Amino acid sequence: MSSLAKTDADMVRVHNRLAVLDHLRRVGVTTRKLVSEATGLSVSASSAISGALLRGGLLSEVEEDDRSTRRGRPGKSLAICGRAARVAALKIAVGEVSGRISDYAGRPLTEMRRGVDLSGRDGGFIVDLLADLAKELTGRLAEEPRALDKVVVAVQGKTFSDLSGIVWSPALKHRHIEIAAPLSARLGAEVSVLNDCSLMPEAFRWRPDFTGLDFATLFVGFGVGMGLRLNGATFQGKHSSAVEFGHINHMPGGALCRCGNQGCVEAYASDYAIWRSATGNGDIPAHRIGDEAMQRLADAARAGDPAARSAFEAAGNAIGYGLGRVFTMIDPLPIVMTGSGAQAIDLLEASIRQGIRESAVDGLGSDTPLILEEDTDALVFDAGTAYALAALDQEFARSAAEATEAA
Amino acid sequence: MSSLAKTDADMVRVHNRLAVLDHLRRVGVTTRKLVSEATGLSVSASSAISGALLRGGLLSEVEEDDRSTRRGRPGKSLAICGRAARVAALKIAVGEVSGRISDYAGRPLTEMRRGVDLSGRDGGFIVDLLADLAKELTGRLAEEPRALDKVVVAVQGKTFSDLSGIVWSPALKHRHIEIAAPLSARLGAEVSVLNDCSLMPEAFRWRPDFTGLDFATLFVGFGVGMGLRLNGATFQGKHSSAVEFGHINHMPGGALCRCGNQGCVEAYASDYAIWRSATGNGDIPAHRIGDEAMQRLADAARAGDPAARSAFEAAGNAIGYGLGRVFTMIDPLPIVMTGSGAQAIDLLEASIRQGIRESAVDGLGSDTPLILEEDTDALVFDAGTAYALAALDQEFARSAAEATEAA
DNA sequence: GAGACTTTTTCCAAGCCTCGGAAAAAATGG
DNA sequence: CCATTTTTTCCGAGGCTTGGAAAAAGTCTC
Repeated sequence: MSSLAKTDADMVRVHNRLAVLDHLRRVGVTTRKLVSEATGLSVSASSAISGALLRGGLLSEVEEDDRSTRRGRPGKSLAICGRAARVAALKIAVGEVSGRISDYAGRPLTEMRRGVDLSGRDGGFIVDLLADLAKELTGRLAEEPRALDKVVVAVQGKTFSDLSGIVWSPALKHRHIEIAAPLSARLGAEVSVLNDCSLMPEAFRWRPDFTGLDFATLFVGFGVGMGLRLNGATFQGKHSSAVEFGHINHMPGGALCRCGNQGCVEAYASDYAIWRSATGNGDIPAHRIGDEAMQRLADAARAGDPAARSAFEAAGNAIGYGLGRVFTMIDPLPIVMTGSGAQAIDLLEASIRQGIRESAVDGLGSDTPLILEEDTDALVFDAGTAYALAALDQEFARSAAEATEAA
Repeated sequence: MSSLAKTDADMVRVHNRLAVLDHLRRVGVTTRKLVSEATGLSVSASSAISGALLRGGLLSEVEEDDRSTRRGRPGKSLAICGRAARVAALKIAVGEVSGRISDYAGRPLTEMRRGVDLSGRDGGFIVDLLADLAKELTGRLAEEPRALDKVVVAVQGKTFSDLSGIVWSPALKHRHIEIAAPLSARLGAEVSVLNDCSLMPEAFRWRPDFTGLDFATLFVGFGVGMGLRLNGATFQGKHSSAVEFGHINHMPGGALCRCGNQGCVEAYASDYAIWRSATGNGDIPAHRIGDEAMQRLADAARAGDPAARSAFEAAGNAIGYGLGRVFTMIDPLPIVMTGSGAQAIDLLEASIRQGIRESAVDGLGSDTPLILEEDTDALVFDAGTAYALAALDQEFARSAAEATEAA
C-alpha cells in the first residue's frame, strides 16, 4: 500500500556487511582500518563485521609481501575468499552456447564454447544443453566436486523481466521459453536469464575507473543493442529486457528491419544491414553474415570501395542519430563499444559523431568518449559473473545473521 | 571512494519517520494502528514515532465525525499539520510568472499570475520579480506573517542539474542565470530551480491511483516536453534538466527547429510547427502563437480544412514516433498529456497511436493509456508543491532528533 | 638488544532503535 | 454496571554501531 517500507537493525547489519563486501570487491585487498575509512564505519564496527565475514568464510586473511616499511602494527590484509562460492555465466548466441565458471573472488576458473545449431530447438533442448555445459565445466575443476551457487544466462534477444526465460531470440525459432526454473532444478542453483546487451554494464560494476560513472554499452554486430548504467544501477525495463537500441526508429519509412518495422537503427547498422547496403541487395540475408565476411567488407571500404564506404557511413549515421536521441532523453554518456562495429570503428566514428552532432541539442555529446572493448564474449562473461556475485553478496550479507548464530 | 556508505540507527530513525509521513501524505488521515499496518512497523514503534512527530508539530490529532460504530477503543485520527510549514511553487513561462503558496498539508492557500515581458531581462530582474511575487503572495495571507520554508521554481527551458538556475529558457534572452542563491537570500528559504516538464510527474507522487506506477508526462504546446517517473523516482538528468522529448530527432534532415537542428519532434508537434505547417510558411514565427489562434486552427481542422488537418496529423505522427522511440528504450508507459496538444487530442490521437505502431517493436505501447490533464498550470503548481513538501519531509525527518531532545 | 613509539585490532560499556508483551484507556453490548 | 473489544502507552530485551581503553605487533633509537 504505502511505498516506503520500514527499516530496522537487521537492515542496518545487511547494508553495512554489503558495504564492506563492496569495498573489498573494488580494491581487492584491504585492512580493517582501510575498510573503516572507505565506508565511514567506526573501526570497531569495521573490525566486528570483518570478523563475522571471516568466520562466515566469505573473507580470508592473506599474506602480503608488500611490506611498506611503516611504523606501527601492520594491518592484516583481508580479501574475498574465492572458495566461498562458485558462479557460472552462460551465454546463448546464434549458433553457439558458451560459459565460464568463476570463484567467489571473481577469478575465472574455466571456460568453454560449443557450436550448436539452436534454430529449431525447443526449451527442453536448450535447458539440457545448458545443464550439460555447466556440468562439463564444473567437472573440469579437479578439486572436490561442488555445486554452483548462482547461474546467470545471457541471451541475445528479449528476455522476461522476471529473469525467468526467453521471450524471443534470433538464435531460436521457438518463443516464450522457460529457462530459469528447469535449469535451476537441474543445477541446484538459482538461475537468472537476462539480455546480454542490457547486462553488459555489470562488467564494470567494481572497476575503479567506472565508479559512480553513468555510461552506456553499445554492441554493434549481428544485431545492435545497448546497456545503460544510470544513477549507479544497471537499467532494467519493467516489461521487457530494456534498451532495445537497435530498434529505436532511425528513419520513418526507412529500410526494412528484421523486426518487421521500417527504419530501425539495426536496419542500417547491423552486419546484415551493412552487407545488404554494400551489395545493393535489398533483402535481409537469410543467414548470419560471418565475422570474416564483415572484415573483408571493412577492408574493402578501407581500400576505397565506394559502396562499402557508404554502407559503413550510413551505419555510423544511424548509430549517431540513435545516440543523439538517447543523449537528448537521458544525458550525454560515455560509450563502451563492442562487437564487429568496434572492429570497424575507424570506418564508423566520423559518421557516428556527425550523427550525434545533427541530432542532439547543441550537438551535445558528439565528443563523448568512445571506449573500445574488442572481446565481446569476455565482456558478457565478466558482466554475468559480476551480476551473480552481486546477488550472492546480497544473500550472504542477509544470511550472515544465521552464520553468526551458528558460530 | 567506495560507493556504498554505512548505515546506523540514525538512518533507521530518519527512514521510518519518513515512512510514516509518506503514508500520511497518501491517505490524508490515519491512526497509529493503521500506520503500523501500512508501514510494517510494530504498533509500539508506530506509536512512538507518531508521538514524536506530534510533539514536533508536524502532525496533529484531528476530530473525525466518521464514527463507524465499531467496538473497542477508537483510534485517534492523525493528519499532517498544515501549520508546520509553508511552501511556494513559482513558475516562469514565456510572458508570465505565476505562483502558488500551500501549507504543509499541501492545501493551496493563495495563487496569482502576472503577465510580464521577460525577454530582454537579466537575472537580477527575474530574481526581483520572483521575490516580489512570493512576498505579495505571503502578504495576502492574513494570519501571522511567516516566512516560506521552501521554494520551487519551475521554468520552461533548461535548468542546471544542481537546481541553482536557468541554463536557457525560451522566456529569456539571457543565458546562465543564477536564481537559487539570490532568491534564497531574499526569501530566507531554500530555493530549487527545475524544468517544468521534468518536474511534472511529482504532481502524482502521493496519488493513490499512481502509486508504484511508472509513467510519462507529456506537454505539447508552445514547446514539447516530457517528464518520466521510473522505478518510483522522477527522472533527473545529471548534466541538464533531463528528457528533452521535444528535441529528440524525428526526421533526419527534416523541418527546422528553434534549437537549430533539423527534424526535432518539436519542429513538427509544437504550436509554431503546426502553425507554419498549416499556413504553408516555412519560417519559425517570431512570436508565440496564442492559445486562441491554436484553438481556431484546431477548429478549422475539425471543420475539414485539409492543410490544418495534415498539420495536426504530422504533429501526431512526430509525437507517436517520439513515444515509440522512448518506449523502445525504456518500456511502454502510460502517458499523462497536457498543454494545447491535450486540447486537440481528438485531432492527434489517431496519428500518435499510428506513429507508435510504426516505430515500436511489435507496435508495443500503441494502446497505452492516454490521460488528459487540461490545466497545465495547476499540474505544475501541484508538482512544485509536492517536490517542496517531499524535500521538507526529508529535512524534518532528519531534524526530528533535535526536536525530541528539545521537547 | 631493550625500551620508546606508532599504528592496528580487539574488547567493553553505552546509546539508539525497534520489538513483543503487559497494562491502561476508551468505546460498545448485554 | 460489568464483560468484551480495540487502540494506545509503557517497559524490558535484543541488536547494531560508537568511542574509548587495552592489547597486539611492528619500527626506531640509543
